[in-house]
Amino acid sequence: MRWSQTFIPTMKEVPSDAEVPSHQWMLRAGLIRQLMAGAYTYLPLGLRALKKAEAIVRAEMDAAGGVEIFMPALQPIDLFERTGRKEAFGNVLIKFDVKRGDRTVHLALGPTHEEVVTDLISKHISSYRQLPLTLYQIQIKFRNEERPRFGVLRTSEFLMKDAYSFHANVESLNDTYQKIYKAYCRIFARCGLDYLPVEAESGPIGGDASHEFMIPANNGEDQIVHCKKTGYAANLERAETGRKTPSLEAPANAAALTKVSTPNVGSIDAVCKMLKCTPQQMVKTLIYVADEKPVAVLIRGDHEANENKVRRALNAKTLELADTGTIFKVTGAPVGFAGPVGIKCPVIADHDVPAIANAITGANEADAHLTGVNVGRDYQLTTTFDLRNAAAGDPSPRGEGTLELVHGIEVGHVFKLGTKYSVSLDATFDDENAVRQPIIMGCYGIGVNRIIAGLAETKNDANGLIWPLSIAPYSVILCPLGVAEEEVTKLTEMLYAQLQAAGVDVLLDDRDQRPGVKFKDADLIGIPLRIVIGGKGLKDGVIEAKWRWEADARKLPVATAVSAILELLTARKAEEAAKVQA
RNA sequence: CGGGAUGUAGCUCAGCUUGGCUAGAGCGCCUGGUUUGGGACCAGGAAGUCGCAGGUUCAAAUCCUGUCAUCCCGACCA
Repeated sequence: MRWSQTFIPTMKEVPSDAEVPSHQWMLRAGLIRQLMAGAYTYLPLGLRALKKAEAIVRAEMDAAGGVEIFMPALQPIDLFERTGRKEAFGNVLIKFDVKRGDRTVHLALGPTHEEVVTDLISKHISSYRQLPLTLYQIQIKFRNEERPRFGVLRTSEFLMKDAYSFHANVESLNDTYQKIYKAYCRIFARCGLDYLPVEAESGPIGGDASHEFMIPANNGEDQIVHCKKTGYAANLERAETGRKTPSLEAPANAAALTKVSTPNVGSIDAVCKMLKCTPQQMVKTLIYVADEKPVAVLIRGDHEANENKVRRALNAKTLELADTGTIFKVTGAPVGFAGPVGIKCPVIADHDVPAIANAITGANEADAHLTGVNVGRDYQLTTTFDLRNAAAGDPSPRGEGTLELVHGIEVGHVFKLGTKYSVSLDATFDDENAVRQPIIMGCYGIGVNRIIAGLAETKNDANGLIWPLSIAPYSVILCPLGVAEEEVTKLTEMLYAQLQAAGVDVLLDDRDQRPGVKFKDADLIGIPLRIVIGGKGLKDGVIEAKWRWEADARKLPVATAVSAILELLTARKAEEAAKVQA
């Protein structure tokens, strides 16, 4: 492609409403333009990169046994009512009515396709002999994001590869899950991403295992807990800590239990201010209702309760914060004055709570707190649990090493769904004994736009983007210096034709621009291999080849330039491929 | 949905506090010339409903009210 004949609007300055690097670079390099919040046009360079990512995803999904289909973005709302997800999605689901004759049809734009694919399968799979089956598609998804942000990292419509697997038994599901997990590793490695698979919370939709594929990046929306020593990685909701139950005896030098008046001071911050203490000295007493029974959960004042952990510790199906009536019933006080001493419900505590000597808690009495509260004397615990979000510095659950917190961009998710959708949409099969069973499902998503944005976010330098060869919109950029000189033009055209004939994606910067402009733009758009054809080199019979990530160019004799360029590309491809595990 | 910020030329921004000439600059763009190995220089030129609507005023980019849009923090995110 000739630069003058395509559309690459590069920008010298940073657009004022782009904050994160990926957004800034993608705009400046002419990959995308914004239409409105959360909706972007892909320009030629951006689209080419996106298509390359899409091709890698497709190739690896095919290799993993997936079969590609294409489902409608337009979906009947009825399907979401049957699975209860009209409610669950709420405002995120884009719904609208259309008139057809005298009828009104209720539609939604697909935020994902579990319903559609399960409906499809329910009509055509009836025997275990037809299973397993893995279907996938690459489709635009629509979600009414409450707050689109970070350029193309969080948008209201996005390109997603979503796959769904169908099984007669859990072993088969596990087998496919592993295959796709490995395919994902290959996909992200081939795309040149530094990725991290992390254990993820399977959430209330059911299922027993889930991994997210994250790109560590400062601007990532997700928090990942990672232990470099043991390799443990999990998202914040899921991450366990290696903390253990401490001594549950009162310390020897325990201070006296004292009631202090704290009128209208119900929050941790306010109490700290009034009593001149730190949140670390306080015990937060949260009243939950677990399976309809009240329970008090003790957490150190500066920590956050993790409701999934609380629910698991209690072995409860449902868990929600108690209403004020329940709180008054068990504490005898309004919200903000609960404490473990004398409370009228079961109490569970996080590991860090008993270690607080002379703690400060609510007094279970309006406008009063207790100081000098100590476990074993003022309240009793038989054990403690991991009930809070992991924090940097916690011991790893794998027995050695220390946890650190990093931010990440979620690019992929694999998930064992179980039978949630097959049950609600009646997708069943006959097993070997002619017994009807719900089909067991898995689902697997990849945000294709996020592959591109993730690369833009993490692979750049002060001058612009640095694409891996596998995703780069063009592999080679030809920069003739002095397009008016016949010798330069002739050689350039020859290289252009021969490289194209050899199947190389070549961009020819045929603009009549000064060298500085061409170099700056070439760096900005991040094409891996830059070939400079200029009078300086031609005098010595050479052209110059420079990788985007290298400082210095190598000289190639004109006579063998084409084969030398092809060799460079081949060698680089092999280098990139070596990073992908078989 | 709560909190904060911004809207002036294609891009980045000044002007607004304290209303007052024809609304400015840099980059980009067009014309001509000189240049040509890391975003050149000279001369000339085109380009703006000052987000939109209403109000105050002799007079509004500037003050007031409303509204729309975008960005950031938080809540939310199968």
